[in-house]
Amino acid sequence: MSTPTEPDETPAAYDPTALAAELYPRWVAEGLFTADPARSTRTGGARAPFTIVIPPPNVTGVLHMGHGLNNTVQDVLVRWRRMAGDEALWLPGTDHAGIATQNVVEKQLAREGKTRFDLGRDAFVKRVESWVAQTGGTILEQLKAIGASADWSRTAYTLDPERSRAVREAFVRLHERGLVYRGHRVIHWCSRCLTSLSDEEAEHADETGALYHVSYRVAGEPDTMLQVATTRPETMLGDVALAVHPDDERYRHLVGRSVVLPIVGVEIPVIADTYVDPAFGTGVVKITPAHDPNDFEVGRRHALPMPVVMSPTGTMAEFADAAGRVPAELAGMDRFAAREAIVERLRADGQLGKVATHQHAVRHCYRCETVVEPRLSDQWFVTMAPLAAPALQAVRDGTIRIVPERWEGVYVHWMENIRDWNISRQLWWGHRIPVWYCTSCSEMMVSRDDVTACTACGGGVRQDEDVLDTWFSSWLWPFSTLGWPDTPEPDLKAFYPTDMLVTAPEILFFWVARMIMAGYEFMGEAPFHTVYLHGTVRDTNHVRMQKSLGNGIDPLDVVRQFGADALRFTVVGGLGVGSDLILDPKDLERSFSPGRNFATKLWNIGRFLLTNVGTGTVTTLDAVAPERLTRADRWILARLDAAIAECDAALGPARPSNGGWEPAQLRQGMRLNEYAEAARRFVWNELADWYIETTKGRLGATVTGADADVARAVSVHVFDQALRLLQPIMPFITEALWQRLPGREAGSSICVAAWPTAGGHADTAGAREFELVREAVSGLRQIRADYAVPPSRTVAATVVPASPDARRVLGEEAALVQRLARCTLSIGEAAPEGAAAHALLSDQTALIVPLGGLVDVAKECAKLREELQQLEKQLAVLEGRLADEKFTAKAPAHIVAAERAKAVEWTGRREALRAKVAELCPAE
RNA sequence: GGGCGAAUAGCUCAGUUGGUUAGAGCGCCUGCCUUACACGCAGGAUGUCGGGGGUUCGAGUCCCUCUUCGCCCACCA
Repeated sequence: MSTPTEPDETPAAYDPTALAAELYPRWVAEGLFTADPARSTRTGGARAPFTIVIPPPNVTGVLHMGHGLNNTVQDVLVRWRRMAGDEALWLPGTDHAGIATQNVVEKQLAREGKTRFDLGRDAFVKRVESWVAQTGGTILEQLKAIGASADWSRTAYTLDPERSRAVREAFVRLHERGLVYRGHRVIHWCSRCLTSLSDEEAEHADETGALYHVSYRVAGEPDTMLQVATTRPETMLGDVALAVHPDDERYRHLVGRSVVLPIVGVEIPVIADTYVDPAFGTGVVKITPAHDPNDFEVGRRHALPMPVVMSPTGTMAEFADAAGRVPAELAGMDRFAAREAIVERLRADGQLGKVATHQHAVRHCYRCETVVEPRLSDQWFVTMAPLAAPALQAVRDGTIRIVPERWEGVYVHWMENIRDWNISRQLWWGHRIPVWYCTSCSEMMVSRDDVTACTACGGGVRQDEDVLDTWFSSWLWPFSTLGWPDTPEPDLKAFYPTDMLVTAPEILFFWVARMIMAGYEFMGEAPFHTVYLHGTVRDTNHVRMQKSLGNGIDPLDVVRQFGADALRFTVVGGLGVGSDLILDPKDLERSFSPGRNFATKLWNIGRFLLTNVGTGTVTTLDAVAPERLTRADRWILARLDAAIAECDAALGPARPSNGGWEPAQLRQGMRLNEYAEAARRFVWNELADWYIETTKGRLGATVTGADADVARAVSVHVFDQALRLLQPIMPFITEALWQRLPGREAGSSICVAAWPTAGGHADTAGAREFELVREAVSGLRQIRADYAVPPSRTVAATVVPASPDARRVLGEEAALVQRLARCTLSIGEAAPEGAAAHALLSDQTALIVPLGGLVDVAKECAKLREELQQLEKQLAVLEGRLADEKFTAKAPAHIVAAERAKAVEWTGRREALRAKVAELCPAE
């Protein structure tokens, strides 16, 4: 960070690893990522706050490509806003991930031949804590390797003391509002994780099962059987009734009678309930209230007993009301083995009817894939409908936008049909539910603070055994991380509401929707105004990348091989809004070549510029008299302004202009791939391919004089701005090069340099004139390539300009054209005798190159004839359209005018082509 | 079962409100180590925009329909 640049600092080979090792610690040490609440406009400061809270990864997790994508997107946005002058805060943290983390430690115990129950609750929790202490936070360190500019001074953890206070506060407040209740319900039970799951955690998967038809004998009528279809015969031990539709004529006479439950031998009633669909199966349903949510409702309506015939581990056993229902030979048998045994028994007893294969959706535990068992259980629930109302409204009225928009419909549908949230988990790892029960009286205490004695009778208390769903801490994340509920909390005032939330669509319901609800419930405001849902990382077979499938890509591998900048550019450049990111785990080189190639290119541009600009003082662009700018200077400055505009348009407004999104703004911005492409195109195809080539005669150690100073000023300015445009995507390489630019103040960093604004240096006339130079050079290069003229040979070319302006410009720029195209150029009035007129430039300036013996007349003629034929065809279409009154009458004037102009141009080109054919080619 | 989305060059994808002769990267072909860059330079080839209808002066873009994928939701035993 010294100035002027020392010669030995001239960058040599591109070594991304070394850059990162040097730069990242410096950024952190200088506090560039640390946000200051005092600077937020909300606390009287001068900067608009811009906040993103990280979707907290599992505390014991390791970085995968999905994280790489997710966090790159967030970092690009935050770095962009930081440069744009916002008080930018990217708040990092981790999630304690109840089931996932507990599972891992239980697996470790299993290898030691133990279960968590062998250790007991306290020892087990300590064990998990120590494992978290060992491995936890690794993932945050890994984020640093990809350049994440998070404010590490604010790192949060869902299970730390601050977040735990927030969790208790939220639970107690909901309880005070009457929105938390304890219910005896059939919930999804994972017999492997030994906990209940929310609806969202029990995922459907289509499976081929069997539909068993079982005959129940009507009591007192040995010959009358009722056939029932079931997919889970083992639950029949818990049957308490058969149900038919009240209007079903087939069975009306049996309602009120009893049937004998096979195997168990008890009599159960036949009841009528509209829940039954007479058209499905036999129209008779067995009712097992303790093991099916629908049956539970039927059981409640009919005041039926609810025997539980399965243990928490999924074996057959007698629980509440179930005495005598599980035969000794089935007791303790696994549910699926019991299914087989029961089917066999029924078959033996002649009570098994047909067995049909059956396609149905079976719910599985989202963590371990185990088939979940509906099971009657006591659980805590949150009443969601009142919370959903404002959250639904917010998306409908544009307070919150979801990008891409199509997810809004999904969100609305879920919110409209929202169900109560089962928040208790029968785990040990998590936030213990803040409810205490008196051991002597019936008092129940819900409290923010630990309770040690009964508030009613002074007796002893015991805390509820269950912990809260992990998402119960996650849904508070946007404000719990900012200090809620502790007051006064400057961060909360300065940075809440946050701005954007970047995540994958999979957790729209788990997390995003609930955060919105929590934001309104506890803060009275939406937690963010934009939800950006990016795609999923998949392999070339479009299979989701997963460690367990072996098709994953380790982002750190990519960083090691190609650098973080290459990873980031590839990811951002390849990511359409909402579309998936396809990468080939078997060919990292190819997958990441866009980023790798561009990073190398950028580095080499920097090497060239820095070497040739030299180490002396460079005047600022503002100090250069405009008339001293060459056409190339004017052109690149105009292109720079265009590139800035394109980048800004692609990134879009960072926040709604006033309160909510205007309809027109809803779909603006967040097109990171377009931003990346616009910046790349400018740097590579305009700056490197053209402008730098034009400076080669003007810059360098041996070149001095006023024009060299102009070239240096323009080069440094344009490269500086280009680096700034790319900083959010490629922070390391841009910083390394930017630091070496002449004139840098000590201690400055591109991370906090001003985001480019159009400089007003655009001179459209001069820029347009430079296009003539580009056309001439391109035309000449084409001729050279077509005739395979060796690079060593200088071609003699004649241009025939069509206008005085073109004549003037080409005359003045002849030296440049000659150098770029390796030719000697003369400007003529007409084609010289015997020349092969080859290229026709768009302004009808003809480019004529006498190639001597090199021209293959037959080949040239064939080519010209084909070109002419093509042009005539297109011209005919165009003329037909222009002759159509409907077109001229109905199409907008500017379209018609453009088409007419085109027709004139094409006609001219056709005439020129015809003339050329006539001149060059023998008659056919 | 309900809903949503996608289908554009060999591959991965752009293509904004319908309007010049549909683009990029990678790959491919030809020629180049032109002293910043072979992870490069110059030039080039490749598309009945999934099929079929329709609306329109004009459709990759809007409507209908079919086909094939993908995703989300769902208590039919």
